[in-house]
Amino acid sequence: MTNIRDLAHEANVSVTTVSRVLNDHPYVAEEKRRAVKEAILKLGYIRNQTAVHLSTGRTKTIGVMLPFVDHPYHAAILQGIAKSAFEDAYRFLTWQTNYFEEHERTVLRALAQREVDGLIIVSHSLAVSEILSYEQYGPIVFCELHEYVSSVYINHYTAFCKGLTVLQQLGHHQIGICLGRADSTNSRARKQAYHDLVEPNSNDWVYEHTLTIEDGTRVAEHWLSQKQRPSAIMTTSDHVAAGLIIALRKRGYRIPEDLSVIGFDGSDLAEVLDLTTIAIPYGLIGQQAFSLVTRDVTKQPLQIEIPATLRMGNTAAQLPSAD
Amino acid sequence: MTNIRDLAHEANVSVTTVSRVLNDHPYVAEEKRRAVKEAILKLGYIRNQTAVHLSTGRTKTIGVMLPFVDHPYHAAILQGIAKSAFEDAYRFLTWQTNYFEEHERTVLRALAQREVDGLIIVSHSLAVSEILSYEQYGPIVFCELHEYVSSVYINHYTAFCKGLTVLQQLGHHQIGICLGRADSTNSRARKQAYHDLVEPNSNDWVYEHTLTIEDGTRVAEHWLSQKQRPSAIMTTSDHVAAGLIIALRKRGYRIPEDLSVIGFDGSDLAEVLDLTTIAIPYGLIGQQAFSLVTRDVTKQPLQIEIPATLRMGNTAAQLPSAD
DNA sequence: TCTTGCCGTGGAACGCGTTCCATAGTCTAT
DNA sequence: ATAGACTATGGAACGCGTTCCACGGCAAGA
Repeated sequence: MTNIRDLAHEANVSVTTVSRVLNDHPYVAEEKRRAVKEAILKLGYIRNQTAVHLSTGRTKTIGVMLPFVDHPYHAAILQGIAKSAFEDAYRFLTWQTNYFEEHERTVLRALAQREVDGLIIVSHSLAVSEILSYEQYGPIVFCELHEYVSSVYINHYTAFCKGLTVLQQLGHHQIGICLGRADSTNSRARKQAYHDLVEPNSNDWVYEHTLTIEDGTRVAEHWLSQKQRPSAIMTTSDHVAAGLIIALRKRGYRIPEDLSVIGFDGSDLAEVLDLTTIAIPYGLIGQQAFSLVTRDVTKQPLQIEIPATLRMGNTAAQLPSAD
Repeated sequence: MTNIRDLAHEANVSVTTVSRVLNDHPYVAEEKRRAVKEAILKLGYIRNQTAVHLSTGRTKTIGVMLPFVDHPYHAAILQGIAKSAFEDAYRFLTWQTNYFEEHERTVLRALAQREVDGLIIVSHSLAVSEILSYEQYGPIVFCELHEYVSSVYINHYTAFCKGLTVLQQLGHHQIGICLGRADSTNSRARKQAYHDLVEPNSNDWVYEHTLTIEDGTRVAEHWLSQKQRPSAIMTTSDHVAAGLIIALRKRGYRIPEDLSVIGFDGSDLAEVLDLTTIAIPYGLIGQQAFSLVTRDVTKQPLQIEIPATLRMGNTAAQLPSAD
C-alpha cells in the first residue's frame, strides 16, 4: 500500500507538504500541489483513516447507545443522527444494549478507549452517575432530561398532560394510563402528570410494564377483568394503543365508543389505525443530540426540549353518557 | 494519558511483555503478568483502540450501507447485524444513503480508507460492478442475490409465487401486484413470478413505485378508478397493504370480501391489522450477512437463501362468486 | 553429549498521517 | 535601511500498540 512517504518521494517534496496538500492547507506552491496530486493519481494513493485517527486523537465518530435498533421510536432517533452525521462527515457506531448493564458498559468503555469522540445515550438502565464518570473521556448527551447534563428531551409530564387534558375535556373522569419500564425517568414524569391531573391516590388504572403490541393486548385483558373500568386510557406508545384497540375490537367492543384511547409517538401505526396520539418528532431528537455531542466541549451543558403535539385521530371521543 | 511504555517502565518489563499481558498471550511468567496488571491499575491505563487499529491493520468494524435506517424492513436487518456484531465484539458503522449514488460512494470509500474491514450492502442503487471494484479492499456482502458474489437473499420469485398461488387456490384469477423501485433486482423477480403464474402479458394491474403507506392509498385510488379491477392484490410490503386496506375501508369497501390483499414482510403492522402476509425473518438476514462478511476472506463467495413463509391473516379470502 | 524444541523476554522496527519547530526568502511598514 | 509579517518548505518527533527477530535458559529425545 502506498503511503504518504511514497508520495513525497514521487513528487519530490516532503511528507509535510504532502500532508498539507491532502488537507487543503495553504502555504503550498501551486506547482508542488500539482505534483503531489499527480503522484496521488499515479500511485493510486488512498488515505489510511486509522492513521489519521491515531495521529489526530479524534475519530470523527460518535457512539450511540440504545436498547433496540428496530423499535420505531429508537430507529427514528437513529435516523436523525444518521442524517446529521452524514452532513457533517461524521460516522456513528451503534450499540444495541437490550438494557443489559454489562452491554452498556461496553459502550462506555469504547468511549474511554477512544473508539468514539462522544456518546449519545438514547436510553439506558445504568445509573446516570456511572455513565457520567466517563464524561472525562468525551462529551455524553442524553435523550432524556437530566439535571446539569446535556440532554435533548421530551417533557413527558407536559406531553402526558396534553393527552389527559383532552380526555377530560371530552368528558372523561375515569381515566387510566399505561406506563413503560417501572423506574424510568419518563415513567415517573408520566405518572406524576396522572396523579396531578386525574387520580391523586389510586393506581387501579395504572397499567405498568407496557411497551409492545402484545403488552397492549395484556392491558385489554386486564381492563376486561376489572369491575370498575376507566372510560379512557392514555397509553405508553402507539404500539400499546394498537394492541389494546385490536384486542378489544376482536372482543366486540367499539373504539372510541366503549373506550377512548390515546397513543404516543405519532408513528406509522398511528396513521394506519387513525389513532389519536401524541406525536413526537423523533428525528429531530437525533439531530439535536448530534449537534450537542459534536459542539465545542468547553461549553456548558445544554438542555433542549423537543415539543410534543397532540394529533387527533378517531380513537378518542366525547364520553357518550356523562355521569 | 498513560501508554504501554509507561506501563513497561512501571512494571519493569518490556513493552512486548506488556502487550502480551494485554492480549492474553502465553509465554509470560506469572510474576510479570501480575506486575503488569498492578501497573495497569495503578496508572489507570486504558488501551487506545485507534493505535490497535493502525497497528493491526484491522478495525474489527464493518460498514452497513442502507437507504433508510428507520424503515422497518431495514431496521430489522440492522437489528440482526447488531446482535451478531455484539456477540463477536465487532462494531458496525451505518450509512444511510437515501439511495443517493454519491452517498453510496462515500461508503465504498470508507472501505478503501480502512475505516471498516468489510461491507454489508443492504440495498443500493449503484451498479454492482462499481461496488465490486472495491472488493480488493475488503469483503462485500449483499442482501440480495447477485451471481458469484457473497449474498444473503430472499428469493423474491418463489416468495411472490407463494402469495400468488394462494390467491389462485382461493379462486382468484384477476390478480394485481404492487412493486417497489422499478428497476430493482427484487422487483424484476417479482414481476417475473407474476407473468409466469398469472398474467403473461398485461400490466394493467401492476402498480409500480409503491413502498410506503401513502403509496398504498395511491394504489387504492388507482384501483377505484379502474373499470376492470382485480379481485386480489399481492403487495410490495405490509405498509403498502396497510395503506391500501385502510383507504378502501374508509370508502366503505370490505376487505377481504371486495378485495383480497396479501402483505409482505411479516411486520408489526401485519400483526396489528391481521394481514395475510409473506413473513421474512429479516433479523436472520442481518446475522447471516454478518457471518459472511467476517468469515475467512480466502473462501469462495457464498450465497445463502433465507426462507419466506406465508402467514395467514384475514385479508385474503375465497373469491365469493367464482366466475 | 548434542540437537531440538519450547518457554520467556526484550529491542527495535513498523504501520502512517499530523504537527511542532526551524529555516529562509520576500514584501511591507516605519 | 530594518524590524516584523507572511509565504513556503522540510526534518523529525509524535501518537501508541503490535510483532518480527534474536537470544538465553532448560528439558527431553537421540
